Amino acid sequence: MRIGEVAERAGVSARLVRYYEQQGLIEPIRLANGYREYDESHVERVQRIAGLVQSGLTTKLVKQVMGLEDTIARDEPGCPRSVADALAAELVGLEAKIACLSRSRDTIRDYLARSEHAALLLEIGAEAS
Amino acid sequence: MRIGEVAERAGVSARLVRYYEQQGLIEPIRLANGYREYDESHVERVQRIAGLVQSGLTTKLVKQVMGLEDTIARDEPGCPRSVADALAAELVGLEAKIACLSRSRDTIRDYLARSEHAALLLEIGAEAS
DNA sequence: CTTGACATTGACATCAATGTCAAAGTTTAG
DNA sequence: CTAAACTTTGACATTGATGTCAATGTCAAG
Repeated sequence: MRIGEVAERAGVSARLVRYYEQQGLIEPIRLANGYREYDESHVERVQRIAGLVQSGLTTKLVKQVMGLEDTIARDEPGCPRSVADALAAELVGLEAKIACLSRSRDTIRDYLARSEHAALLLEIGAEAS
Repeated sequence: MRIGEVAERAGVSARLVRYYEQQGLIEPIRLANGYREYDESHVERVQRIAGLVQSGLTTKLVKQVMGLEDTIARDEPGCPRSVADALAAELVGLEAKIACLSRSRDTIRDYLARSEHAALLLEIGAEAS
């Protein structure tokens, strides 16, 4: 599929898809006419990138994390200590973000639950956690 | 305490503390000399604000969320349907961010666990989740 | 062939979060 | 009293993520 479709299905603008590519986060193949060609996996990937970026990771970091995923998928070997240290630091950062967001989520959920609009929680899937 | 101390203890720059104030996220009292004066609770609040901002919330959203917390703390009454809808939407957004970050966290954790630097996970507190 | 929808690249604009610098007042240590 | 360290306000710079626009090429339908 072409950029318009992948963008729409991933819920972002085509501009952003090109930007992600420019940042080295995604690599479509190029047709003879210069058009970018994507497949299903790219849609998922764009969604994932957008999600992480919206969660406060820079595209640079996203690249690292997703590079890891790819590495794992290919079951490749170890990394130098320095890289491991950086990843450990990143892990700590992620945990902090998650904790922070979780707290806000709980706050909002509690608030709605106590309000006269508690039914809203059922409409959206409110799995406890 | 003054801005320098609160900033240092919260791990951000004084500039940022002033910015948060400008965005209506925090309200120190003013001394006769014009200096801002903060207390312990402000340190916590600044940390919380910074955490949310780093997690991808805009200062505007942070304001809403923290406003809610304050409201709950004072055990105040309900809100109009429109507000509840907005909050429900925000809740969904938060869940998405959390899921996205959690996945990345797991990726990194798994990777490190399999690497020859698994010991790093013990150094940082790696609570399973 | 022509028209309309979509792509391409590249430049420029914008917005939020921050940094940085400057000029001027305040506090504190010596 | 004085110098160093801190604060204030305000302006300007920067960076990252996006939007938007323009000029041009491509493709598919009529």
